[in-house]
Amino acid sequence: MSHGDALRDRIIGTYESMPPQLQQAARHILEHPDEVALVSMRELARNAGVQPSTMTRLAKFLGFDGYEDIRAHHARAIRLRVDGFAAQQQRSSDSGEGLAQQMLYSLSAQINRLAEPASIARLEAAAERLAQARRVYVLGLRSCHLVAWHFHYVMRLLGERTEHLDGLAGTIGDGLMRAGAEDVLLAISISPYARHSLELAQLAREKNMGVVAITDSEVSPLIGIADEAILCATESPTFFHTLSPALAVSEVLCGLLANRDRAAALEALQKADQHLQGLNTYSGAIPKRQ
Amino acid sequence: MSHGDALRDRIIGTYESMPPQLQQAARHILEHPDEVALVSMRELARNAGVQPSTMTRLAKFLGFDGYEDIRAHHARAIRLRVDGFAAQQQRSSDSGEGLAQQMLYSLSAQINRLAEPASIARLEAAAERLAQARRVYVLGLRSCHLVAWHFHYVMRLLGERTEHLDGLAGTIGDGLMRAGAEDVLLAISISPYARHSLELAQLAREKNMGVVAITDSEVSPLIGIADEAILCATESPTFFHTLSPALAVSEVLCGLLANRDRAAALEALQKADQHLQGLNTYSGAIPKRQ
DNA sequence: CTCGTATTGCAACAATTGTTTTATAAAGTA
DNA sequence: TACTTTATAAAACAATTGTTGCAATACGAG
Repeated sequence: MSHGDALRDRIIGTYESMPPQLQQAARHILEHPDEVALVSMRELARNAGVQPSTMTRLAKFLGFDGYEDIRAHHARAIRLRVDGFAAQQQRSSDSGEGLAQQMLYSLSAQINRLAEPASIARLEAAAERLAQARRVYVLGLRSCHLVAWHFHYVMRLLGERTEHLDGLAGTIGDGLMRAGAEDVLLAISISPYARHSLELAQLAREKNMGVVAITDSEVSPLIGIADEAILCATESPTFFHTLSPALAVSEVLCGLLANRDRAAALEALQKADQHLQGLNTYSGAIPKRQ
Repeated sequence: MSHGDALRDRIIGTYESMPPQLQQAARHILEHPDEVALVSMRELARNAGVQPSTMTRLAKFLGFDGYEDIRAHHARAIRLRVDGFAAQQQRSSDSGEGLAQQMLYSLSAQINRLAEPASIARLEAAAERLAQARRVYVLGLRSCHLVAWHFHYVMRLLGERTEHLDGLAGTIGDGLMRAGAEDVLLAISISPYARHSLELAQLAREKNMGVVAITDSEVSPLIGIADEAILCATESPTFFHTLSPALAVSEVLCGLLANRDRAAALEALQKADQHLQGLNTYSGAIPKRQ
């Protein structure tokens, strides 16, 4: 029960009742579990000092259809170790899980991966760069609009430093008219990259503005332009890309920025609250209809 | 980059000068480094959406003899990671983790919790209700705007059944003018609940429309109104609420809806793709400025 | 437009894969 | 001892692998 590894336990449990050659093969697998997924069966057999057929026989002895099941098991172990955290979840009935479950597990893992040190460092560097800017122009087109909107909405609650290039009525980029070297463009774009986004980012660069990017790959066109870039996963078991990790990035950036001066943030939020309350914006229950 | 990964840097460095197919292959390898050693080249190519020969060509482009060199490199990376496991052990325990890490761990857990059976059941019920509607009106104000926008954006790629009540220029609710009992309102609202959202939901109810809600609590005012409701966490270690779980819910709903008729979805997406391509919407690299 | 080049998809290729079969050897039983 | 059962090795097998050559296509320079 030490590893929660069913196959491993099965091998150990039945080891005594195996013929000598199977024992030798089984022992080798126990002692080099990672090799199983990394080399061919024939090579593994050679390293174990047994015949290739012995590996197949071992698989059948353990109740599998063939060697492929053993390899798949060890490959999965490696992949899980990469996620590190996915081990927390009992992915019990494997392929039996529905699409919804699959999507949510995947999302959870993708966001968890954003917490890796390398990623955290990038987040903090980006926050630093944004904090220093006089103004922050936020750009996110098409699917990325929601991320840009979120960032702008939250930062507006904190102050006036942010401007959203939403491109309403074809005004995209008008906001950059008075932008300069002291300002920063926060550009959000994932594959397929909206041409306008790239053009505007390039324009910002030419104006000597700072550029911070939220994008999806080390080879995204934004990487070459940006001073700081944050990478987020976008893959999904559906037809679409996922934007949840990108939104999480935006939320973290907002959190980090607000955290730099907690007192000021708190005050700004109270002011915003007061304002909205004056407008009777919120309600705790279904209002009576007039 | 501090990865100390020569091959990775090589790919990134030469990426720009690769032909499109090679880029696609290279990109897939960058984003799924572990898969390289765990699956066959043909399968990797399939997952990357390229021909098998492209992988060989990529290897030669990078100066190797063949694909085997690429695989060997990634296999070595995995083996190293297994050994150097102890060195990486620095996680958790130290409660000194920064705000960013805290936020991301929390988010990951919140989304993971959405995958619980009770939650999944609600998601599927909601998707079912939405699928049956003649039209779906999407409503999300203030912070929830991004979720509504996402749902509408994605569903619009699939068809014309969705309408977004964005309230631009004070037109909130105008869209419901011709809505009736065969239609459904998808209302997204979290505490503090926007008064307008609740009013509109109530109006929809009075018009005998169906109501599906994405909200944050069993005691949300929307619960009494909605036929189906999905609950998502919103707590965050920051000053703000988080919307990532709500966005995840929207993504799952879109995924489930698209999944009901995969063929139709695929066709619709291809049509959308074609349309956007005709408009030259996307670009793979920084366009030359005129 | 036309040509020359570069890129791509396709199909054939030998090599290698995991498996199965067959024959031999060993071990156990009466 | 002879005979059955079990375990192993070797060889044959179809399937799949990574690679290559070639024809079709897209692309850019003139």
